[in-house]
Amino acid sequence: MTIEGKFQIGEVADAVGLSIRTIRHYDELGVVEPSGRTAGGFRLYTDADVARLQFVKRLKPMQFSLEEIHEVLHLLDRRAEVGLEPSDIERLEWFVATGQARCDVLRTQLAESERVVERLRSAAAVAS
Amino acid sequence: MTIEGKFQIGEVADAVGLSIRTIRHYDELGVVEPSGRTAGGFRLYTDADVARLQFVKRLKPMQFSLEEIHEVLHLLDRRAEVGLEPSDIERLEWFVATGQARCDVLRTQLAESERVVERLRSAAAVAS
DNA sequence: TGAACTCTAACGTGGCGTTACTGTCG
DNA sequence: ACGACAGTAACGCCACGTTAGAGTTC
Repeated sequence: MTIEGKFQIGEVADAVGLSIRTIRHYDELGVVEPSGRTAGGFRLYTDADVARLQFVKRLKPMQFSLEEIHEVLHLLDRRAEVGLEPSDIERLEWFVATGQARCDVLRTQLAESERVVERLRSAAAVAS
Repeated sequence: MTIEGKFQIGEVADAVGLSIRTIRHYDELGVVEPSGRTAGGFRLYTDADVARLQFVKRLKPMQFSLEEIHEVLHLLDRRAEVGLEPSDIERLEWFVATGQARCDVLRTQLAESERVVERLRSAAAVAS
């Protein structure tokens, strides 16, 4: 890190496991913007920014679009700042329900994938 | 079904759970081609074709590209027809190893997704 | 005959990967 | 000062979604 708990994009990419391009893309869309920049224009990320990126990374496997993920982050921010209105809570509950459904899909896909791998394994084994 | 065990694309789409567009796309790429056509040009799929489509659908969650999936189908076909050469077996083993790794990723993603859903659930609950 | 289904062709989209070239940091 | 790292801009790519308009099937 360069200055007082600020990380530049390469370190963040290694830490979180996202490509530099991806992190820049999230900035362009406003999903996760760096808290600051150096005088020369280098992006500077705080620990909180890194946590946001990690959160985005974990929402991706559930098939949420970046726009939806952006919305979730907004909702959580607003909850901490001014509190949630009924419509916000409804929206959050939609995310919970949808997320649950996507987890079920993931479970099914995992089970099927394991069976497919077994099938491929036996195809490779019997033939040798 | 129209004629003797031949299905047209809409029925296949419903049965397999893929969109008509997706099935046509697989045809365009040569990944799964229909066994026949009507005189007017309608695609006709056999049970074997449907099974191939189902197989493709199950390989997708493992992040294989359509080109790679195409290759797997070719390998399994060749195994049944003329048998596999050593290089084919090596390639199949790569698919097995990679598939295994992708299963591990899926397992991790599932666990993380469940934790994320819990976090969202409590955010929606405490606020209400 | 007509309603439902299918066809091809072609452009649009999301989420980045990949140059290409310039500028910044330690 | 120099090598590693970062910046923007813009085009490329995959796997389809989405019209649009014409033809086919039962």
